[in-house]
Parts: sequence; C-alpha cells; structure tokens
Amino acid sequence: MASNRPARKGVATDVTSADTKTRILDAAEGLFMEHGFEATSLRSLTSAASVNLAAVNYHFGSKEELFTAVLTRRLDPMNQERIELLETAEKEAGGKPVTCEKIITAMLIPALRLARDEKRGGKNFLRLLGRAYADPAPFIRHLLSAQYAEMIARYKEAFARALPHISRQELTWRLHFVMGALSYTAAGTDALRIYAQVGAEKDNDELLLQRLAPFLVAGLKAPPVGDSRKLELVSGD
Amino acid sequence: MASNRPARKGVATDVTSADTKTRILDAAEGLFMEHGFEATSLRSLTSAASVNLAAVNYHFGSKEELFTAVLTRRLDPMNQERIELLETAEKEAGGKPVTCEKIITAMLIPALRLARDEKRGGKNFLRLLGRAYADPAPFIRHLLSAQYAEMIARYKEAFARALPHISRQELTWRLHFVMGALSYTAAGTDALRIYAQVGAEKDNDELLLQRLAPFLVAGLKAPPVGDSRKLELVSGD
DNA sequence: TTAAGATTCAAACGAGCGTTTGAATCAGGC
DNA sequence: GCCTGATTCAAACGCTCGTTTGAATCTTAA
Repeated sequence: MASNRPARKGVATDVTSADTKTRILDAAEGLFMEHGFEATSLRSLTSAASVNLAAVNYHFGSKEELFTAVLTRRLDPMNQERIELLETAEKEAGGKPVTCEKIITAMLIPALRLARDEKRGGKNFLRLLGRAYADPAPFIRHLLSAQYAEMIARYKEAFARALPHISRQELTWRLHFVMGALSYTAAGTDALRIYAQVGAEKDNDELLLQRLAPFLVAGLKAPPVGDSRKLELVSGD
Repeated sequence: MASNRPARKGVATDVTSADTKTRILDAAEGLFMEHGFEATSLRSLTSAASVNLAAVNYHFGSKEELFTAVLTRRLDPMNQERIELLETAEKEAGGKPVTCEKIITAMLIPALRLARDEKRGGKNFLRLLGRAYADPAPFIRHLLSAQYAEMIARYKEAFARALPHISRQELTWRLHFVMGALSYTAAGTDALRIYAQVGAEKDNDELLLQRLAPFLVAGLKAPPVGDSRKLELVSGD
C-alpha cells in the first residue's frame, strides 16, 4: 500500500521545502540521533518536519520502518563505497596483499566523507549509527547485521591476507574491537568530552581519524598472545 | 520521603525473596539490559520483581532514580577496585612507571571479576553498562561521566608516565578508543556474533580479555603520526 | 497492648503514545 | 472539465505510560 514514490516528480521542488518523504527522513535523522528511537515521538518528529502526523504511516508504514529507512539511506551507499575502495586497493596491489594501513584507510574514508557531507546527514548520521549499534531492539540489530555482513566479510578476507600470522579467530575478535572503537568514536564524543579536555581540536574529524587509524593498525598487528601468558587475577602473584 | 532502608533488618530474610528494594534492583538490571531504559515499563518491571507497581516510586522516587541506583550499585565498587589495583601496581613499581600492560590489566580485571560474579549481576550488568554508554539521555550521560571521572583521570596519569613519548592530547584520544573498544565489547557481543562465527569460545570471558588486552596495549603504544603523513582521501594519489 | 511509623496495595489520574479513519485536497491524463 | 488515484489533513481510537493517592497492613518500640 502506497509503497511508490509520489506521483509528481520532475526536478527537486526546492531545497528548503523538499519531498514530504525526504523532510520526514531528515527530521527523523536528527531526532533519532538526539533522543534515540524509543524516546522520539512521531508527534514531535512530524512537527519538526512540518508534515501531518499521519504522513509517517502513510509513506513508511510504521515508526520502525521509518527508522530502517533512515539508516539504510546512508548506510547502504557508505558500505558500498567501502567495498569499492577496498577493491581499488586490491587491484593496485596486483595480487599482493594490501597493507593493513591501506585497508583501515579504505574503511575509514567513507565514514569521514559522510561526516563531512552535511547534505548526507554529516556527523548526525554517524552518531545515530553508533547509537544504533548499542540499541537492544531486535529489528535494529537484524538490520545492522544485514547491512554490514558483506562489508565485514570482505574486509576480514583482506586483513587475513595482510596479517597471515594472525589466526582467523583472533582476527574475528580484533575486527570486533576495531568496529567497537570506531562506532564508539563516531557515536558519542560528547559523552567523553566531559572528562577529556579536547576543545582545541573539536570538529576536526580528519585529525580524529588520523589518530584513530594508527591506533587500530597497531592493535591489529599486535603479536598474538601465547597460551603461556595468562591474565593474572591477583596483581601480586 | 522514605529515603531510609526498611525498618526491619536482621540477616537477609531469604535468598529467593530478598528485600523489596533488592528485588526491584535485580529485576531492573535484567530488564534494562534486555530492552533499554525507555522500552522497559515499570509495570513489567514490578511484575517481574513480584512487587507492587507503586513500590518503585516509593523506594526510589522515580524511574530515572531507579536506573541511577541500578548503575551505581555495581559501578561504584568496580571503579573503586580499579583505582585500588592501580595503586597497588604503582606501589610495587616503587617510583618507576607502571608498564602499559599492567595498567590495562588493572583496568580490565575488575570488569572480568564482575562478569564472573553472577551474584553481582554478571555479564548482564556489563552489557547494561555498555548500552548506557551509548544512551542519549542526559541524566545517564551525566551519571556516567561523574562515576568515571576519577578513575579515568588516575589512569590517564599512569599511562602518561608509562608512555612519555605520547602527547597528552594523543593520550586523551587513545584512552577514548580504549574505552570504546572495551564498552563495546562488554555491551553486545551478540550483536556481532551474527557475522562472527565464534561459537567455540562462547562465554569464555577470560580468553576474550586475553585477546582484548594485547590489542589495546599495542594501540596505546603505537608511534604517534607525524604531521607529514596525511590520510589520503583518494586512494590513488 | 498500643501508638506510630514504615511499607504494601488496588485503583485511578492525566498525559502521551503509535496507528487508523474518512473526508478534503491536489495533480495529471483523457 | 471531469475523473482517478495519490496525498494531506483533523480527529479520534485504544492502549500504555509514569506517577499519585489514601486506605489497609505490617513492624517495631515504648
């Protein structure tokens, strides 16, 4: 029911007064980011978008489907770009493994591009994405794992070739840690700004990624622990 | 109003039918973990705890104050233990800087101990904590930053001594990444289990921390990037 | 035993939620 | 110019939410 785009098309009517669907998506992106999924009401959302309350259910079906649309609108192209960048790097390497640094860079650059592009949601979307990663709602978790599955699989292959001395299981966990640090960094720097006096380089995303990339690369390259070394439960042993 | 403990005390009445306050806290810990703060209703919560609906407002004042109590009950002792472990390590080092590995270990062990202690919430609480880190609600963010402030400050000092070649600002960011990977790992391994076939070492938390610690240590020790190196926006430059 | 206070309880409050409805409005093809 | 389907709109539906209330019950101490 009403799954099609609006009948009238042509060029975009205007920048300020866009499509009803687009206005809803834009407002939802901001509000979901600011308050989370549950705490954002359709009334405040439609009011912010200057559309009728019923418009969300008419155009998207439900609040959950709207959230899904908000995420996929940006996530799909970003992960696609990540895959393409990796493939480009692999072609340039010509059969040889791509270096760890280049793989991480290929992973970070689409996020950086998105963060800079205010017309595609900018940092708002990345923060929303980071929060979504921690959201317990099943439909969000399923959505994310579906969206990320292919990209992660490709990158795991690339890392496996770049780091042949790291076992597959170890690599799985390290990729897990990488995604954690990345999504956490994207999600809520403000949560940590409180005890981290970093006002100086505020909003400088490129510098942030320049700090994140070496951290992640070093972690990925770390020598695997031998079975002999154990985490001591008592400090003085 | 009624801020005191119940009048009757003595030894704990029973294990299964504990204090009303405790029963509420235990049920809240599980439900907040499973569904998040907003999506958990006081009706389902009090029903799970087998107490009257009004008991939450009577004993805790409000839903937000209950959430605060749930978090502080575990978080306060855990961060206290972290500080104590660090101080022990510093005494053992006798003036010399504590090694990076030992600092990270001191940070991880209280979390591991808590994860193993089912009587203190176990993994449930760590997952709740990781989710709380990404929650946009202001009262949660203020609570967490207040709870973590001292611990983070102490650890930053220790790391600064262990890693004198890392600038203070760089260190701030790296600690940020560490907390990200840590809280993300604590929060939702299941979210990632979908594309990570790690069933073999399921529930083996010690092994998980044995993998996490070297990753974080290597990231912390990574050589700082020179200003010359820039993140290339286009792969082929 | 009794008085006082702490705790539990059933019931209700008002507000806000996501969704549905059916009529009004709009656009474009014949 | 009218007809058809897509879109907008105000209003309402049924439900659940967090919180409050005031009486009933229990516990403790004098």
